[in-house]
Amino acid sequence: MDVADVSGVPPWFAAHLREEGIESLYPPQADAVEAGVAEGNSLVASVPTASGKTLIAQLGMLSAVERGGTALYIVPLRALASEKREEFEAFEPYGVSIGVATGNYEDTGEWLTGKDVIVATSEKVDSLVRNGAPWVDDLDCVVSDEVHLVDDPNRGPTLEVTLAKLRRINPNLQVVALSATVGNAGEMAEWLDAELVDSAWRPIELKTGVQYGQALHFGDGSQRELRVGSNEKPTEAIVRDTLAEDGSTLVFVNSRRNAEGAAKRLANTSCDGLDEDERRQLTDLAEEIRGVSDTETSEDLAACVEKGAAFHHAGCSSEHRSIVEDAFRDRLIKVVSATPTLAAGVNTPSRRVVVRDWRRYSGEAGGMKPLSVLEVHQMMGRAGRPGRDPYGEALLLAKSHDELDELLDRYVWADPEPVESKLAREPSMRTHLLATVASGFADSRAALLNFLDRTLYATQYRRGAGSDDETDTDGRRDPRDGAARDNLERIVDSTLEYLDANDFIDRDGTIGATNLGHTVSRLYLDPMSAAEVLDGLEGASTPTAMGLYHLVSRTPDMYELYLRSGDREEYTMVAYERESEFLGAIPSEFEEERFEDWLSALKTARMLEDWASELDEDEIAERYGVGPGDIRGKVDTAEWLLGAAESLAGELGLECVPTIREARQRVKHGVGEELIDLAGVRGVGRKRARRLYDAGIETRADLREADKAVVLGALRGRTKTAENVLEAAGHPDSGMDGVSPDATAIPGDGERGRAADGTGDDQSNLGDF
DNA sequence: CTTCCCCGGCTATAGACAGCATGTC
DNA sequence: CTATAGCCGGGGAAG
Repeated sequence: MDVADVSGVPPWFAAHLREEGIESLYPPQADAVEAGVAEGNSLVASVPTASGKTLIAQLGMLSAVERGGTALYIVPLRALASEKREEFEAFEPYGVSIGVATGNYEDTGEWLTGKDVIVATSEKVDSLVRNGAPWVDDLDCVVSDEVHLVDDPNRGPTLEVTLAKLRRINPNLQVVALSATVGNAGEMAEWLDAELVDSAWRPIELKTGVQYGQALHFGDGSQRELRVGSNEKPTEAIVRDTLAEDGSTLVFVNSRRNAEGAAKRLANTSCDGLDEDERRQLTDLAEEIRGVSDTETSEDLAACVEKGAAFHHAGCSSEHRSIVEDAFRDRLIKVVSATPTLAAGVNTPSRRVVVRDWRRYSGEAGGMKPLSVLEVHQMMGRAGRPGRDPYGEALLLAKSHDELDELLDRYVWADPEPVESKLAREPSMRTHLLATVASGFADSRAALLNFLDRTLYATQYRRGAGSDDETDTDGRRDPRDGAARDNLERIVDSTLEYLDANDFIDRDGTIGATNLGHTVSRLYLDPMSAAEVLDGLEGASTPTAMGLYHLVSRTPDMYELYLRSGDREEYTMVAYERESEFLGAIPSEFEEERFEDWLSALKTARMLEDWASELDEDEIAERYGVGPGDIRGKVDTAEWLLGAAESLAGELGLECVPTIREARQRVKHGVGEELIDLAGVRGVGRKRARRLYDAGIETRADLREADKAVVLGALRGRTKTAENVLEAAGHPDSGMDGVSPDATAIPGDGERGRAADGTGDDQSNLGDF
């Protein structure tokens, strides 16, 4: 089908696509048009990665815009939000305005009003619905990207409920759900009252297979030889082999340590074929990586990158990750070993993909658990760069003949599992029932159950226990589906009980949220977190920072640090030493599990305390065995939760509000109490604030009236920086012409860390990304 | 006596959204 | 219930 033959989309669209080199639609795209995406019909597109899903979404969104409507594009990750924004900004010259909403990224609800296309994470959309953002009532088209993630136990229910709410608010809403190939696309379509495009078609052929010994066994029955040297690991042989064809390799492994280890080893393979120019660029890149952070992780990554390899996992900072992603996409980096971060994240196609580990440790299962077919297919789907490679290759590795057969059966020839709603679980019910009541979607038990009827869970229980003929789509419940529905009702009842007991809802006659409940819902807190915080704050007039850090760290909204061997003893001691600081009782040591959790929270809290005591990033990383990305993540979450705690305390008129605020400021900037004022100045972070303070400039007011020579000295002679800082502080004359640094103000360089090397990056960049 | 290598035993284990109010080098 | 890589220390063989 030719792009010009699509009716409903703006007239410029076909020409625009042609400029991009797109003449005709891919088969699944043509199917989507047949199904009426461009005419406002809802659609579930279950197609492989890189087979043109985005264009299907654009057909829906732009035709909605053409009809004078607005569209919302829901993504699962912040990083994808910016990727999509960049893609859609290509439409701005044609008068289509784009807005983005994620937790950290610009834009208030108001600001988005009037945008034609809005990109947001599912949680942000949920939050905006809860807060009554005006444009939410006025949507014509919603795209849900990676909709198979409704299967995720933590975040899936949010997506499910959010889609249900949006459809309820906008009865004629067009839903375009983009999914990986899953086992039950039809069921998803049934849930969303949508047409279905279910296709395995790919623009680039994907050959999947298993390496065993000296051979690659492909799923189509073909074989190829792979020479594996005697001292060589299979992954190295594959990377070498791919490199010989000038291709890149993406290796998926099951732990961070393995990712780093593999990258280190593979660097010796990847550095072989580098030319002069590449070496130079890689050296620059390595320098850039070292500039991001001063940690061991950062140094290790830089060392790999110099040789054309890299690792990628959540312990890397977001800057590290995007540097690696970009350089890999530009084919400068030849091989990346990654944890699943890269499978679901931004687009990083590769000539070859190796799924090295197909089992992953799981605490709950008590051992190694095989990855799901869907997950492995998602990883393998990264193989083949559109427009670059004739085909992509994805390989699993077998160590025995039996394993070869097993892998072919289990993954290569297998269909992905069906996606299954995880809505009927306590933690998500807690959050979503409160939000549903608080934002007025339901005011009774019956209304809640009625609302939940719009979810995938309802579709599945309705069908699940029912007859197999799948014709029961008229909404009437099959009497035989009792078990699942009873289960749902039971969870709804116990959750309402919980919310009532904690004073978040009122059940006199109708069900409504209390003021407290409204606040909790608005703050986007798990009600259990709110209850924990309120409980801890009660009666604590002047809690210590540690007390507050621990309080928010033991909340279910904080992902705790892992206790390693030896930690148990160490933190048990800390617990007794600082007993008086903790808010609420310390669980008994005999309550194994609770005590363990409490200690993990203590470890997290102590990391936050170290951060807020200006301990260097590299020392924190070493002391807690984490990477810069983890530090950043914990600090971020703590800042959010302390903000929420502050709001809750304010709501109840508690006197500890200023104490919480101070703790939050300290975590936010990573500074001691005395630096909070200075660190609030734009351009001044934890490092500079300390230097200025040591030079005698202790407050923002001091800075405003400071001797320029002293400021320049404290900022180690960086003229431009000093000017910016003075200007931000409101100094009457920030010009540094002719000023020379005051020698007594120059900070002693006796501290640890790399010497100033002229890159000027002496701030721990917390404000980024 | 020192150095190197191999082996057994032990340890540790993926990811990442959100409030609010403005801005890092 | 399940695995595996990296690291450490001990012991044996080689130098």
